[in-house]
Amino acid sequence: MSTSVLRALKILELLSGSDKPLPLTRIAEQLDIPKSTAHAILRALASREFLEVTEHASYSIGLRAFEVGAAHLRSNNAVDIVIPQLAGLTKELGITSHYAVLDGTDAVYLCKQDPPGLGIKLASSVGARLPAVVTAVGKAALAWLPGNELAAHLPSGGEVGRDVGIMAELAQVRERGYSLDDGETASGVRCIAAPVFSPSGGPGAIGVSYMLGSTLDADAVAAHVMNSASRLTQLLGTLTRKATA
Amino acid sequence: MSTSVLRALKILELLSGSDKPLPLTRIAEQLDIPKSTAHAILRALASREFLEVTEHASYSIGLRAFEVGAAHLRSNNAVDIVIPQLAGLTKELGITSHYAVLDGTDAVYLCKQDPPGLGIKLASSVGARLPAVVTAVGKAALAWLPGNELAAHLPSGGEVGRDVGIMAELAQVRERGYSLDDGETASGVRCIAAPVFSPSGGPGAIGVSYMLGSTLDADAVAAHVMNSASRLTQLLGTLTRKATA
DNA sequence: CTACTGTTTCTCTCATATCGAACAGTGTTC
DNA sequence: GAACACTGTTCGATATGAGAGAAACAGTAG
Repeated sequence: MSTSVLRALKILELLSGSDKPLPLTRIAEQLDIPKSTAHAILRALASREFLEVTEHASYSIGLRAFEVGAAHLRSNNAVDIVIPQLAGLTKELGITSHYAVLDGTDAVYLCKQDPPGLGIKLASSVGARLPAVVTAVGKAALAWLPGNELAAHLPSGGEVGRDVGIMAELAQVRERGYSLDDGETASGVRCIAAPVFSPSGGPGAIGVSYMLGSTLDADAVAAHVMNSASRLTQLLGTLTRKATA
Repeated sequence: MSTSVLRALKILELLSGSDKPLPLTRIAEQLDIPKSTAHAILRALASREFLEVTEHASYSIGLRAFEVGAAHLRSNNAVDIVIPQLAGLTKELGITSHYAVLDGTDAVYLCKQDPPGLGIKLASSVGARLPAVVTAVGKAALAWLPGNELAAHLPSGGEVGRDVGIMAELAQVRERGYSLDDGETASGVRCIAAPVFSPSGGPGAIGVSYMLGSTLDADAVAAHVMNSASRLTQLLGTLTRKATA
């Protein structure tokens, strides 16, 4: 059913995961699509500017795809509330903050706020997808999930062996109120996150990142993050109460 | 050729332009697609999370579409250079700055920087598409286009009558080095923009926005913007020189 | 309860997208 | 400089997916 549409989407996903533009042949072999079929789909995608054709007939994600994707943030009414909160966190602490939601076993970063000081910004993490269990925001979102939903968001799918360590860590996160990531994702950078409960959207979390060896006190930072997260949950609650009223 | 793929893309475009989620019937009639076919395509899009299904079986842009769209910024190496420059502008002037590129007759906003002070952020303009001739960034990008390319980026497509006023304004923009928008797009807000020339990417511009009636002097602001824009052009030049070397 | 709007699922027919193979550019290698 | 390997493109025959209508189903309003 609807194979060509699914193939077009797979092409978009493949190209979004690749940091370099890919030529037709590479795309066709990666996805097991005959070259001629891939060619037709690529032409359709490029004609609508969902793909861009680079100098050497390679394809990368186009402007229209960006435009369409940006509409997701607009439709997600939560983000409008989240951004000011992140800005507040970043201003108070002087470090980068971000907001992510859970999608299957991954955490997807929706938005972030950088401190004004930094000369060179890191590669923008917005739109990044990482396994939830290796990120602070992911663990924060996982920790407060009801037990019956949790399995669906763990990579092992409920296997006992691998999950034991994770379950223990999530229990610890629940106990102290925030999650920690000491260089698991990017070595040398610590992330601290706390959960955000949105009645309408899925489970999510906000977090901050800073270099290990900074003078910042982890407990103090965590207090700020937890404070912001709980206020955010509160705001999101009133938001939906208005929408449903 | 490839109708179902094109239809899927049109559905995405339609939903990205709508601020509310749309039900199947509305989508089908808007795009002249038989309901049963639309249903199949929507299922395919939703199964890959390019669309989200809301409470009342309505569809809106999904998380995966956002993720894919964000990849466009990552592939656009210009943005990494632009963001710090915008941050500098916003810090110096204390007002919102943004970067947009020309796409056909429209200007599409790629990124922006908000000043830290503002309590409530305006609806994020990132991903917005506006007619180039009614925006400061659009006019700045248009003004320095070679004559033979300009027609393709004007809505009237080269008709003399309507273009006369625009051509005069673009000449004025070229003369003083920056473009101005006094409430044309949003009443009460002035935008000032200057062109950015990227050897690899298309024509673009950076600009700033602030409320009319502010104490800021337009000439002083324009000087900052033009300064940033020319430095940006310089940086982008060295960037591609490295890439091709 | 009934009428109505909208969604979902069938079915069947016919158009059409898919596929493999052959063609045509481009740069590389010996 | 010629043959080669690598691309992207084109072109028909076939199978697959799209089109159209009807009908079952759910929710809402009269």
